[in-house]
Formats: sequence, structure tokens, C-alpha cells
Amino acid sequence: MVDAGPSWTKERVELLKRLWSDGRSASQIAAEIGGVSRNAVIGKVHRLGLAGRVLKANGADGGAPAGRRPRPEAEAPAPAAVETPTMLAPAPPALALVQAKVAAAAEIALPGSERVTIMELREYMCRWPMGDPSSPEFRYCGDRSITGLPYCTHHARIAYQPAADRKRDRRVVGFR
DNA sequence: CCCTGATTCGC
DNA sequence: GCGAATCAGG
Repeated sequence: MVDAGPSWTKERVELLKRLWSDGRSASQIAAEIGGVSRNAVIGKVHRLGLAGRVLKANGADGGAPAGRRPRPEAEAPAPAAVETPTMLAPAPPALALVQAKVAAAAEIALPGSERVTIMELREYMCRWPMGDPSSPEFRYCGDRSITGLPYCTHHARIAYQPAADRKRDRRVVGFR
């Protein structure tokens, strides 16, 4: 006689609780437990009333009307939006442009940096300029950008510095 | 394109 | 009760 299948046994629930309170993500917990999806983990967590970790550093935000759409009877096609490379052309702040030149002159070879031309630039790619925009060698970072932001995590930190941190000018060494 | 949790609803 | 689908966001 085999068991009816892996369900939320005491063991698995306790493991879930431990991992969740330990700060593990739902997908990691799902992989750890096995046999369940990340959605299953989240669903169980909510049913257990464990949801709402005081952790708000991630994309979790209460009050968002989500959920499965209630059985669509008809579905109208949506017009396709065309996006040309020109539309993707960045308009970086002057400060960022200067810093980009600094990076280009100093240390471009960042690990994991893809570097793409404007034609290769995709919506999800980092639009941080690298090199002289007037040069044929001009490239963009091309690394995976943060969704909703034009830059990758690395360049976003540079582009979006808190006002307090920007108060003092950064000395440009070896470039002017 | 990767990822996170939150919510709803058919089963 | 379960969890896929969906949503909202980084």
C-alpha cells in the first residue's frame, strides 16, 4: 500500500514553518521540501496565518488586488505595440554620462558585463552607456536590468544615489 | 529576462 | 484545504 501522495503532513508543515521563519523564499522552500510548487508553499503559508513577515524589502505589498481572473468567457485581442530601438534610446542624466565615461576610461571590464550595441539592446537590458556615444565602439551595459528600471542593480546604485550621498562631488581621477 | 510574495477561485 | 493562475512589484 502506497501513500496517497505527498501532502501537508506534520513533518512538512513544520519544515515549512521553520524555513519560512528562517527567512527562506517560497521558491527555495518549495525546492527544499520537494513535490510542491512555490505557489503551494505561499498558499499554505497564508492558510497557516504565517504570511506577512515584517520583511518588506521585497516586492511583497499588501492591498494589491490580485488573484485568478474569474473564468473569462470571451477574450478580445490586444493591439501589438511596436517598440523600435530608437524608442529604447536612453536619456541618462548628465552626471551618469560623466560617470559612464569614467567607467569607460578606467575599468570597463566588469565581470558578467555583456555590453551590447543599440540594436542588441532589449527592454530588459541595462541602458547604462559605456564609452563615447559618438564613437562606433559605443556600447550599453546590456546586463539584466531591474524590472521597471533602466539599469541593472550595479548601475542603478550609481544612478539613483540618495540626495544626501550626492551632496559631495565625486572626484574624477584620470578623466576630464 | 530574472525574481519576490499576495490574492482569488476552481477543484 | 489545496495550488495554479494571476497580479503587483523589484
